[in-house]
Amino acid sequence: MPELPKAYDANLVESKWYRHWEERGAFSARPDNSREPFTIMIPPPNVTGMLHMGHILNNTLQDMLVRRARLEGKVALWQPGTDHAGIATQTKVERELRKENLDRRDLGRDKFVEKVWEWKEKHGGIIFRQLRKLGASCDWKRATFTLDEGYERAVLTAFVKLYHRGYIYRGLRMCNWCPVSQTALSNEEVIMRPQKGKLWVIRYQLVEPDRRPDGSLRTHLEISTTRPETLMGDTAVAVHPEDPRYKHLIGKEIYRPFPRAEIPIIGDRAVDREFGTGCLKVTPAHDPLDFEIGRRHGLPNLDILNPDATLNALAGEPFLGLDRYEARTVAVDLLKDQGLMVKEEDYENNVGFSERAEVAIEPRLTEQWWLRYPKVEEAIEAAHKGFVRFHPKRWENVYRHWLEHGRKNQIDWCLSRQLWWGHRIPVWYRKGIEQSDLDLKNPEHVHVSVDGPPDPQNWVREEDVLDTWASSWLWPFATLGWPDEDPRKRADLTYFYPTSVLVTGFDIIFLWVARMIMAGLEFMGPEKRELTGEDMAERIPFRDVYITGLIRDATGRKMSKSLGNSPDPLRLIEKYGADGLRFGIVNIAPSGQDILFSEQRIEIGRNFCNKLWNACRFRQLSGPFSDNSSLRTIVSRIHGRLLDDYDHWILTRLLQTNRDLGRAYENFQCHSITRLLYDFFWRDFCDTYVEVSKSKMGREDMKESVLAIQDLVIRQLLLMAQPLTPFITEELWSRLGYGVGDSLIQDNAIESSPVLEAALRDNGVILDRSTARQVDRLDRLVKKTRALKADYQMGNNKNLTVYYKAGPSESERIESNRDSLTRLMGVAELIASTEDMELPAAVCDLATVYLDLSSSSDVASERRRLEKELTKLHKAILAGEARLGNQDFLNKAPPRIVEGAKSKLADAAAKKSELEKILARLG
RNA sequence: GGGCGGAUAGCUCAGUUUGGUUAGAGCAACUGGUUUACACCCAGUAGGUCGGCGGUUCGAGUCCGUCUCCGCCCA
Repeated sequence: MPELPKAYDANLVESKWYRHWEERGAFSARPDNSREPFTIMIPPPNVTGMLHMGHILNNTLQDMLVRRARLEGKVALWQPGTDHAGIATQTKVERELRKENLDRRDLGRDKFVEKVWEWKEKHGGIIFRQLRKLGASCDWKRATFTLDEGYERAVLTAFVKLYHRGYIYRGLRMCNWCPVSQTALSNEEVIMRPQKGKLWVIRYQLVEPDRRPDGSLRTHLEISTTRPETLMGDTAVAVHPEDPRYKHLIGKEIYRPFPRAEIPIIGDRAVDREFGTGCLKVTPAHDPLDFEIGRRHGLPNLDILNPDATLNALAGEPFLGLDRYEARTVAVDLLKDQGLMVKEEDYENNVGFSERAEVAIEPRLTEQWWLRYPKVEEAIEAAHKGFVRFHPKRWENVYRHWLEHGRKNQIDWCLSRQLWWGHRIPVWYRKGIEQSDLDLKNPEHVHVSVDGPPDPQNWVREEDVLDTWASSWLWPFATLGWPDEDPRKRADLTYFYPTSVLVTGFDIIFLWVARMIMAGLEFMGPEKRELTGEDMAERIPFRDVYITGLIRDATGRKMSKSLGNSPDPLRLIEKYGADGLRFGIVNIAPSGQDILFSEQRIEIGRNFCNKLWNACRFRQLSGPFSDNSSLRTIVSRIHGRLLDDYDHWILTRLLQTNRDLGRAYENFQCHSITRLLYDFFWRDFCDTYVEVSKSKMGREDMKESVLAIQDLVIRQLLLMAQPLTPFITEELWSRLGYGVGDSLIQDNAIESSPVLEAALRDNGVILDRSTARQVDRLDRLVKKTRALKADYQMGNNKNLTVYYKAGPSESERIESNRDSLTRLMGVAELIASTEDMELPAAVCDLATVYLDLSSSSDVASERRRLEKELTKLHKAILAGEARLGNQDFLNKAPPRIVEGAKSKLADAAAKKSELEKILARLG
């Protein structure tokens, strides 16, 4: 076997193995009823998207879970795919067209869609290549695109079913209109941002002046507004029906300033009396609240805006053709000219923005297709009863609140988008019928089906497409072949559904997670109005939802292209290795909280890999490998009777870590996974056990056992670390001979701790945990001695002699570990002494150690050092005495704790008197 | 206005479920270092009234109440 190079070269190893895995079909998942399935659906990235840091975190976690499942012997499917990202992709292609001075309308629908497909073929799938670099073990042959033929069928089928089940309707409603993309958006795609604006108070003239109680005349009403540019669309002024200032005016008329017209004064409870002057101008076509008021009072909807948010003819001169913000300035000036402006003050309010186009959305009255969400109650219950579990659990509240709020306020989902790139809504209108005369309930007028009407020449298909989320909410089952009845496809769905875990960010709990749950409950079984618990358990799309935080830069800002604070993941992979980046990112990811990213913080991952590499390299240099091909062959080389305390200790720690790691996976405590691995591997194995091995390997009788224990520990370590760092572990697994033939690490089942312990026991190695516990005491002795040396600037001197004074059983313990101790302490000799010695000393529970310095020591500094120690001890003794002197403590605290306190106090007291003796001698 | 988080070493975070040693880690700092792997390393040092106040308890970073500040979500 060629010697391992001195430093680990991740790039070399990683590309080699990924190719090998793919050639072997290592990630393909086939139903096997004798084994448990484990399924993860990737949150589909945009088809033309690029890998960013969020993907790195998210996909590393998914890969970890999937690879761990493989090691646990499950049939693991990680389903990859992309979504068509309607607005984003269409916008990109339109931008390209604009460079050629073309508009999509110039091309026409079919030609344009063709262009987008070309774009998709060219730029799509880059992210798949990037994910491979990260090591993602997706079953690539199953990669799905939301516009694939089969998937499209699923989307249309869902629409048709929901339509016939009465959840979908078309209606003239207030929608969120993006003036740039010129399409409707759902509420979830609108982000509210506080904006610094103005609040204007303006005067509308009453048609008949009003006499106040004091006899004076009121000629105008004062109205507060943040949007004077919409006043041309006003069709009423509203006051609260119980507002004593205004209620007698209800039913009277008032003048809209321009275009000047008489409009009614109405009373409506929706008016907030406290806000501004308590008079509200009502613009039903341009404000959701006003629309509701208008509907209640039968007001006309006066739409003064064009789709691009410029003003139309109904706004009148001088507004025609102006942009909405220009119109605002003009309106304000005009009001001032007419003496109708009372005041103008700074005001901050929340304004909705389109998240894609970075532009303020416009509430706009349009015909859209809407969905009343199905199975809302059940979706709440499914989480409440634990059929779907959120991790961390608190995200369940966020999910529940959204569902409850939506239900209470009857918020429906606007499904239609005025785009060409997407799933065209499967609705046909009979030719020759005016839109206004359409009766949507009449099948003679409207046809809704997946395949369209049998006589297409008599129908016109709906122009709009569906919201992209209206395709991705079917992801967990549409990717598995739903609604295809083909038995082979059904087999996948039956076997892999419900999926196991969903890993995603909290920012799409509403957009995606909640909707997938509702979709699963609605579609994954026969149509049913009410579901039992059993139904829910079968229908939910995933059992666990692991919510990750958002990655921010080191100063807490969101990562964005415009800030340029987002590192290029591929460069990071090149620099730290995919394994290093994976380890690093998981290590800094607290559960469900935002993550402050800096390169420095992920160095630990690269370091971990290099250390792992070198630990294996050291093993290789220490002696030839025997048969490492199975747990049994390794264990058979360990001779139980030759094991010392450190051997028992490292094996005990291995079992403990293995068990804790399993628990961490079960409980989705992802960051404790790196901590457990790091602590065990670096601190326990490398810092202590490998060091100890160096001396033990000099003894021929022990050498075989020590090497075998190293082989055993490394083998288990590779299995434990493999889900997190798949490349380096695969390389080392193969190099150290753990695999048989060309088998992969994933072909082995990771042994549980009881299995490991049984294997050891069967070979005569009975782990003595009490012996292992003694290593903690030895460790304290080692630390004290090292510190003592360092205090005398001898930290790096290995030729010193150290004496120790200890009781009989302690001496025995020390003697039996003498070689290990001298190695760890970094001293030449460790000699027992029955006498107190006139040398620099340190006291700990196992022994007092003395440092043999040829030069005389500095009495003053020795005194300072010991006194510092004494002060600490004194404090501990006072605390201990106070505790044990408290009758209540003795009576009420559990005996275990009391005993612990007693022995601790005794310990401290012994140390103290020893120190005092030494100090007295110093004079 | 409603809801959810967070505040622990200079920085980033564990530890809080189930109260019990002298509260930990990584990074940064400082001292010293080519030893049978690893300077992407080793040894050591320093650094904390666990946000404030009050309560429960023999005992509180941990449980309860309250306040302050920061962040996010929904109106």
